[in-house]
Amino acid sequence: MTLHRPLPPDMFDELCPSSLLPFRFGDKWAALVMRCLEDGPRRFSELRVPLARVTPKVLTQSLRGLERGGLVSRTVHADPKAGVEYALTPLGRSMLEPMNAACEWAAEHWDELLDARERHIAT
Amino acid sequence: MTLHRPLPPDMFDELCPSSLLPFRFGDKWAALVMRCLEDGPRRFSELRVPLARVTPKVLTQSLRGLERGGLVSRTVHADPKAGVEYALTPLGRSMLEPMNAACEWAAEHWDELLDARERHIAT
DNA sequence: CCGAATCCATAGGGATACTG
DNA sequence: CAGTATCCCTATGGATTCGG
Repeated sequence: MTLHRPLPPDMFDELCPSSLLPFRFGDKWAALVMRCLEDGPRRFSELRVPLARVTPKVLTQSLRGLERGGLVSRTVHADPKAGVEYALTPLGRSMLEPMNAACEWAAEHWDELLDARERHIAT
Repeated sequence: MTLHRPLPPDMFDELCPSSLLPFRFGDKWAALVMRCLEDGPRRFSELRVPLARVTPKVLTQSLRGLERGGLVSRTVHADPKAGVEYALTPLGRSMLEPMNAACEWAAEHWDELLDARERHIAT
């Protein structure tokens, strides 16, 4: 079998770590975190508000992962009062575009997605 | 903090199972499977060729997951010769669009992604 | 305020071998 | 051909507690 266009370098290749795959943006919360940073830099405690369901440890994990991936930057301010600021990098910001497209797709088909799931639970 | 547009119904809500999130398309191999079905229905053994790294058990798992999600259909033909065919549902097909957009994004920024990762390993 | 350290539970993926 | 059946094992997420 052949695919029209090759995937990134080669998604079928072992070398492609699945964590870099465009549709597996990091961990469980990564996408949500990204969206919370959409409007500008945020401090840790600010992120904890909308992400109340995420424990600090897990949130840190997620942020570290995004940092490693070059999608988020972490800056410790000299003034301790300023805290630590997380922000999207240009790369991270560029990722919002396809991500939001995916979001909109999901929003449009939300009921179909839920239907399909319910139906299979019933069966 | 507020987001301009609400996410799907409400991504921050507990009710939103993360498996339905647009950027976490099912399991590790789901996206690859979808792309393999892009050009038309395929049988199990046909899928195993490009997905040679995936064991049959895991491939089955992935297909079942996609089926539950309403993205892929599974049809057992009366004639045993025809085998079992997997195909994208209209819903599944509609998902290829945002997914491919994400793919293209990844392809464009592939080196940046790798760079960021390497840099952090070095450190 | 921003995490780190520890411990735990589970699920997901994988290897291997076997069946209708 | 199209899966099952086991068994294992690590990674991830989560609760809780502690530190700079």
